[in-house]
Amino acid sequence: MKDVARKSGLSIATISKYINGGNVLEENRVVIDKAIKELGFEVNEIARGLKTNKTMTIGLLIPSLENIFFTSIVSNIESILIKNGYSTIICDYKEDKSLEKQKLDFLVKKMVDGIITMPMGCDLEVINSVINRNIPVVLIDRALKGVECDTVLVDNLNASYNAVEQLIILGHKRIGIICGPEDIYTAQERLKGYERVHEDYDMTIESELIKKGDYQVESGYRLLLELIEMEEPPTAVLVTNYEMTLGAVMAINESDIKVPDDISIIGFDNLQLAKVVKPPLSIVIQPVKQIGEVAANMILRRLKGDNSNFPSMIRLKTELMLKDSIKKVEN
Amino acid sequence: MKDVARKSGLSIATISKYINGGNVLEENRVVIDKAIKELGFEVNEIARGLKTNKTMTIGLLIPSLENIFFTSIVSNIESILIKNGYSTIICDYKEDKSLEKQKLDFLVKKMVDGIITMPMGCDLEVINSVINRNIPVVLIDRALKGVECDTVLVDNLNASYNAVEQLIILGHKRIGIICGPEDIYTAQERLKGYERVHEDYDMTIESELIKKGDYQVESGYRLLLELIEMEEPPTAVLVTNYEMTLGAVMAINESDIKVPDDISIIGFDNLQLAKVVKPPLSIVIQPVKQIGEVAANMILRRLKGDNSNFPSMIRLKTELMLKDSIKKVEN
DNA sequence: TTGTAGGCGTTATCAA
DNA sequence: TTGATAACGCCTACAA
Repeated sequence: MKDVARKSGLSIATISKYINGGNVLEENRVVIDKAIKELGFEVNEIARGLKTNKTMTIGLLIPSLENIFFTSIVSNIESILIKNGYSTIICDYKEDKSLEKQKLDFLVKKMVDGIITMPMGCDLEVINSVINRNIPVVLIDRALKGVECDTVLVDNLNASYNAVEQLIILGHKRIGIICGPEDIYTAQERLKGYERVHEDYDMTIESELIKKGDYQVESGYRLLLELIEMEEPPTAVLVTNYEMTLGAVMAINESDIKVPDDISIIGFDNLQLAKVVKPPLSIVIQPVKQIGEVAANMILRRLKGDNSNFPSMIRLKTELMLKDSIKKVEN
Repeated sequence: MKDVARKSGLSIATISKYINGGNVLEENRVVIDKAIKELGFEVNEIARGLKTNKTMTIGLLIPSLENIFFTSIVSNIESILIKNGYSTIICDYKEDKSLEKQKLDFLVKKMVDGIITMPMGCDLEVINSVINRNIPVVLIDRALKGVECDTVLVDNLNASYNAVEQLIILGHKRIGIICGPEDIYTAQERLKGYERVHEDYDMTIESELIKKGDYQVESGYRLLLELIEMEEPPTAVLVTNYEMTLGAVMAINESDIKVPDDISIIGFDNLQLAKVVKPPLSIVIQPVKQIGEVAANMILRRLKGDNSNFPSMIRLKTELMLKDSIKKVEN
């Protein structure tokens, strides 16, 4: 900038002002533009950050970088933020609570202007300490009780409710579910949906039809086998995330069981998977793109100082795509 | 820091020196430590960066955040770098060459201390301009001719060579391959391995057995179907990345074809997938973890000013895991 | 060992 | 509209 000032015969202050959208005489504008171009000048964001106390950087924290559902969301968020001049520091905490805390501290230390995170749980203190520093935080996918901040969720409860309801409508009486870990928010909600629809239709829940997995491929595989090997196996199953759906499909493929004749199945998340499987898989589709959009725009709003209806909790609807993997039950 | 100075009755310079490992009197050390602790002082990396011209940030650029192979590598790199005090700015370019250039510029503008990238190709200029600014660059997964910089590769050629060789040893004469896009470095190499082993074993290559996919699930699915629907189908197939392997497995599952009786198959990349499939899938395993480690350590070395054997090209070996998905051909 | 002073590249205030 | 000047928080000669 000093060079630009010298070359254009103006002061540093004037250059700075012009760069930040201030007015200069038309003739000066021309000179400055010329100098900037010839010198290839670009503002030093570091120095600017020192002065403005803004880094134009948003921290993104997810449970794992090795899960496509998470990284897809991150990808969308990043696209939007970068268009608005923000860069991102993306971290994962490898599904480890203590690492989650560390990474959060790390982001704070990096002076990020805001944080979007998928929390694993419990540690309200850490998140609250971030919020108390006046750093805008947006929670996605998982809510946290006892924390006052904006949250973008998927309506997990109704997602599984609707899926199971469809099965019920088709006449299924014994419906299995492969759940995620009990301490994960989304897993709790999805199970709740399963339970509630049973209540609403006045059906008793057989606890042996509820299988608790860990959101990983193997558990989907193993638990689906467990279900079909039961004395009285379910006639339909809901698998509640992508990885486990993948495992479940594999399990079915290698058994003698036919979908949907022997068992109806509804999976989760991955449209691509659903298309490649035969028969095409019915799935619950989460609005991955929308989650990212809403979260990114939310934090952009807060960053601009717009604190209207804070804290806001947005619940996005899932879509239920029904294909040939489910079928009416024959009596 | 000013506060720490005041509280401890010493000068800012002394505090700074102490923080950066300088010597102070034992009694002062105690006072300073106490002040730091009580004030919860942490150095402002931004301000420090302004002075030192270092941001302690490494840029990571990958083709897509929605591909688990890429993000796994990134995850490993990030773990190592963060342990060494570096943070990362992770970007993807959504497999788009013009975006790749933009993101690279973006990282430079963010004053990253170094860049690790998986280049898509062609644009030597951009990368060279980065290198010319004396920013250490490490290329991973894909090499770039005409660029002088450290590169961490997988020995793709021998990966497919060895896989196909095993099939040949088992007596297969007609071996199909499902390749990736022609303009992707790894795809070229993997095809070369296929071709070379044919030459070495004096086998002619039937061009109709070479299917060009796009590294996406659908193409694996479609092309495998094409292969088995040929008049004279291959007795074995090599599928050259994870996504396409997934597709291929799905295709096989829904056809009447039995593995390995009707066709032998070797896939790529995903150990988990291989385990879940029945019969267990033979696969080429890329050293995902190692790639990240080597790349991270490489750039850390350069960052320390160690320029020994620059530019170095490291080629990591893949592992061939043979399972029941391949079988001796019966004559 | 400690402190003074200048500077890193910006922005912001206040006169001119 | 422009410019001199101080300040952001830190580092680094150099002097004490």
